[in-house]
Amino acid sequence: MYTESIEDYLKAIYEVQKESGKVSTNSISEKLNVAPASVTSMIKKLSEKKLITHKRYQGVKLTKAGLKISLEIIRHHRLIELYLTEALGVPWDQVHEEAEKWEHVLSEDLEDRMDAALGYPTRDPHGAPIPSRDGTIMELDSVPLADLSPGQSAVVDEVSDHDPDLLRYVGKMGLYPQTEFQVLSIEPFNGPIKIKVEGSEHILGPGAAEYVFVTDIKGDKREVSQ
Amino acid sequence: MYTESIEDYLKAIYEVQKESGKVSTNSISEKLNVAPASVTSMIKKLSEKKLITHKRYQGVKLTKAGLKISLEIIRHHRLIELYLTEALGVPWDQVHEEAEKWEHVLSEDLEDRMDAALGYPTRDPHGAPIPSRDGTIMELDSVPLADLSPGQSAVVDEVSDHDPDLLRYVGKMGLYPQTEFQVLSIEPFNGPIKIKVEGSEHILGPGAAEYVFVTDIKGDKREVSQ
DNA sequence: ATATCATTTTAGGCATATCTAAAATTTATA
DNA sequence: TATAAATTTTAGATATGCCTAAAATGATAT
Repeated sequence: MYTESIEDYLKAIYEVQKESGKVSTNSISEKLNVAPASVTSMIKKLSEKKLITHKRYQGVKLTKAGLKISLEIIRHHRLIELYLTEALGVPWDQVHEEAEKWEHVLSEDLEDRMDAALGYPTRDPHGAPIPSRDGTIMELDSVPLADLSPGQSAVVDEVSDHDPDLLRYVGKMGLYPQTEFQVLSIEPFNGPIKIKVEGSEHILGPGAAEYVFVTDIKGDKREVSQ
Repeated sequence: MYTESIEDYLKAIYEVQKESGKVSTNSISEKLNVAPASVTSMIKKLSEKKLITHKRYQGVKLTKAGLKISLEIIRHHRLIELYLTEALGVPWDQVHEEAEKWEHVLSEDLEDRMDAALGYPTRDPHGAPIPSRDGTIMELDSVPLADLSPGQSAVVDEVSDHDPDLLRYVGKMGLYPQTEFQVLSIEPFNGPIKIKVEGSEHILGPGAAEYVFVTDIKGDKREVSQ
């Protein structure tokens, strides 16, 4: 139906929108690793196809049609990721790359079969919600682990899949979705965070803690000691 | 590594070579549904990359390097076909189309995982041999069912996957690979062939019988009655 | 308010892979 | 063997999607 490139742009626009609200030419350029000028010309094409709206020098926004396609691709991506971990044991830091290519050529029939084989799941291996076939998606209200205070405990909701190294790092300490943990201490000046996961203690770099999103927070909120 | 288009050409060249010996510009053009002029320019490119050899106005031939890539893609294709039937129950007439797209983006790691999950298989759902990882392929010596004589029995070795309608037609009478059957009669002038498969009789059109390949032929060879 | 800086767009090119039409060459036929 | 037919190649064009460099526009700071 649409080219792989168009699908990638729509997906990128959705993701940038979710991460930072506004969708600028540059943000798309960075997300997709293409020159800003290339983004401008693709924006023109997507506008003509009524998949996005655009005002010169201001951002872009997905139309209803554009959002639908975007969520279809994200559904493919996340179903594939989950299928690969569940059915073929692919580690969670490798499934993104595989899905990135496969998502564009997955038939609706195969999508349905995978969905059924997995028992109609709602989350991918990183905890991200899988959009439904009809184009709706569950919004998460989780917050970065970095926002917690010492003494609080919480449950991992989602881990960003943008960097395989991060996933391996976080996976080593068992911080998978649905896992409960406790914050023991946070060093000042954005220092490392000491956490307890399933009985054992770990140190989490503050960079990583920005990309681990948590929910079900319990315990008092205190200020970080300065 | 190589473009999807290059992979498609190499695969097509391998298949034409196997089906008819000589590989002409036109035969590739027909196999891939592109204009002959397009084939000529791709032939130039493949020659420069030393994937084929070519003499103007005569055919082309895969080099060792070209053959290797070709067999890699065919291995992907056939492993995918088998995986889809075995693991997800995709009917044998639909797997070809799915594999045709997926084969180009399958990672080596996933290829290995599917191979292991399937128990290192040697045949795809249509009976075609799956090339090994190191680039060797089992050659079949089966003959078209159309060449049999009344009274003979044989075992289905392979069914061409080029036409989903053919696969459904042949599947309806149970003529899957490894299935034994008996030829009851053959009408003259390339007429229909009456066969017995697992106790029930079926009529097979001569067009279809060209694309069902059989082995283990038993019984006397007689001329077709005129 | 204006100069500077950042962002976005325009202009012009390039690579890939396709096409049609016409020319070159080979093969088949009268 | 000469001519017709089929095959293959060349020439030139098109669409997609990317690039760099330069111009236009918008945002920021003095």
